[in-house]
Amino acid sequence: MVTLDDVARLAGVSSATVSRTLSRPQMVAASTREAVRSAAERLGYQHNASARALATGRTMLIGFSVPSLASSYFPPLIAGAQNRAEAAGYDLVVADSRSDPQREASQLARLRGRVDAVLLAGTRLADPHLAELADAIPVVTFNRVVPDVPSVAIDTAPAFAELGRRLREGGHLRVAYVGGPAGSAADGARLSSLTAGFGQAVEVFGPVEPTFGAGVEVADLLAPTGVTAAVAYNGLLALGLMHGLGTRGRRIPEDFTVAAGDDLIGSAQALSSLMTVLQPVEEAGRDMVDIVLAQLDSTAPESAATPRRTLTARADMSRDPEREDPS
Amino acid sequence: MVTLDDVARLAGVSSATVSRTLSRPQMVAASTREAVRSAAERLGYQHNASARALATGRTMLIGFSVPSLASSYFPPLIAGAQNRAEAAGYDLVVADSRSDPQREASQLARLRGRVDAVLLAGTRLADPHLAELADAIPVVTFNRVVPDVPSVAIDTAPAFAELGRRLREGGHLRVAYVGGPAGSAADGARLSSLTAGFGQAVEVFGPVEPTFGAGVEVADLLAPTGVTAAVAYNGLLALGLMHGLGTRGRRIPEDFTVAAGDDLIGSAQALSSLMTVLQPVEEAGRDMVDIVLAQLDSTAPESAATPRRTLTARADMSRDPEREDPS
DNA sequence: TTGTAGGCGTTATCAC
DNA sequence: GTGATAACGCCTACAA
Repeated sequence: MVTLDDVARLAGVSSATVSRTLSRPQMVAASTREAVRSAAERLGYQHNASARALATGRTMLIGFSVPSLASSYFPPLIAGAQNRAEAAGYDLVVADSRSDPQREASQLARLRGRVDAVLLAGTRLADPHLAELADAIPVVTFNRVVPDVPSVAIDTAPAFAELGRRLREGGHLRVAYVGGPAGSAADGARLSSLTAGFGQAVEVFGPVEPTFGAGVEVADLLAPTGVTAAVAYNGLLALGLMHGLGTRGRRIPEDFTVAAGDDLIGSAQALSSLMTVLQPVEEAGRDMVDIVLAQLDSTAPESAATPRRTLTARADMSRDPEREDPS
Repeated sequence: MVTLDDVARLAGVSSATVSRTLSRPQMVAASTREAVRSAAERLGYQHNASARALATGRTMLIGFSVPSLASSYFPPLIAGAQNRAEAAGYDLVVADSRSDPQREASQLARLRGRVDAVLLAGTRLADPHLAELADAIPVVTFNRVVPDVPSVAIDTAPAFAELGRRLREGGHLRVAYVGGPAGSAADGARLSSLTAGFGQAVEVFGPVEPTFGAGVEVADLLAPTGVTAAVAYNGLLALGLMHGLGTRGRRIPEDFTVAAGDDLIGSAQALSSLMTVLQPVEEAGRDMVDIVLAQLDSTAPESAATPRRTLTARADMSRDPEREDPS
């Protein structure tokens, strides 16, 4: 391994000068700067992150805990975060808890001593534990509000309400909601916004797993009921619904209106026949990083100096499907 | 921050003893072990990863570079790797190159000084650069073979060949292949295996983006041609095909047979009407980590001592759809 | 079994 | 503008 000292020796300067040249070039004479740089180049010098971290107290690492990497929801969130983190010189350490609170806790314990900040999505941590973690290290949560912990949320309420309104205006009298995974907080919120917008009770199917297959199954239950529109928790479910309804002879959107709660598999752009709630997931990931960076870079005496930020992004509706009148 | 010394002072021993207690407990008397442990507990001691890394030369970090986190293909690969890495005490640093060779190169340069090993999927790195990287740090590639660099691959050839054979046996005379992204090596291989299995030329549509929407569009091109079966590069495309064909009045699988090149969105379990190539992606991720771990943990004088391993997993066919005779 | 002491590669605080 | 030098927190011979 090539060290600062090796470069220093070759360049005929001290290691302190090399260090300065590499981190704050303007503090160094132009001539020596060049000498040092070419020496570093020749030796193929790579700085040692651990040593730097030990000396500065900064690992330049941000941890991101998610309940699943298999779901299509979290990868874009991670992508957004990674993108922004990289721009700021940070790298992202991902931990997939596979929805196991036990595992999540131990992953976070490990992360604490390893990273400068932690991003939490879909956490199962109890409020007090979360607050405790946030006390030890900067934390930002996603779609989860805990006192004194900054968070980023995507507010789907307006979009689901609008969805309800449009269905009502489209003349639909009976509308179904196909719910997401059991125990999902987002699920309940979406349903109540939809109901509020629709102006009357919505018929609920589920909870079910938010998969294509589940959508196909639910279609069989739905078809005979007389509802003329269905709002699915997410895009895969909606696609499954469409498929299932299609095999039962219903044409979308002529005979039946389908809407999706997210656009993660690109269903929105693809299908003018599908109404879709657009969630700015990647942007949310970026925002999460922005918030921790603000906390991290704050030179102020920390504590109350840096106001804990909380951001809420707004989900929007895609354009109408070509026809959305009920049959 | 609580350090070893703090714990040592409270426990009335030296920091060396604390260090030993925490890393190799059996080297320490039971009584002192307990004393140290309770002291560490009381203080809430968390070891500092940077300091440990500097002292041991091990960061306990593995880098994983992927071209995209948005695609549904790589997250499961990462999940498998993360899972295995965690079990071995390692954490995973992810880098999304967004298919930009430039960005990938700079990410890898950063990673080099930060992690103990690098996993590469869908890399755009030229062979020589890749070899150079592998020379500096343990590297494992996915679906990419470079001399002297260990790799993991999923061999889809047998499955696609079998697919071709089954279609032939099912009586299909004209079969379509809907190709994946332009320039994909996997794409060409799949087509030729399919063709070989089918025993005669397959009609190619594409290349197209492997999305649901693209599948819908291709369905319009496909429907009038007289082919009775279509094999899609991946699951989303296949779903799009089914949808598009469905809206044009074709029933699957009664009127038309559709097959998918992967099962990443759970299409296989969901749809008995869809033939699906099952790819052990998560297992591949695990294998990649296993290989680097073997290289890392090898106490032998490295170089030729640890044989560079290469694994090839085999993709398999899902069960037949309920009916696969052509109409 | 335990303590002492040196070193891991960088940064940062001083003088010069 | 540059060079010693002391941390940073931990690990690990080596000695006791």
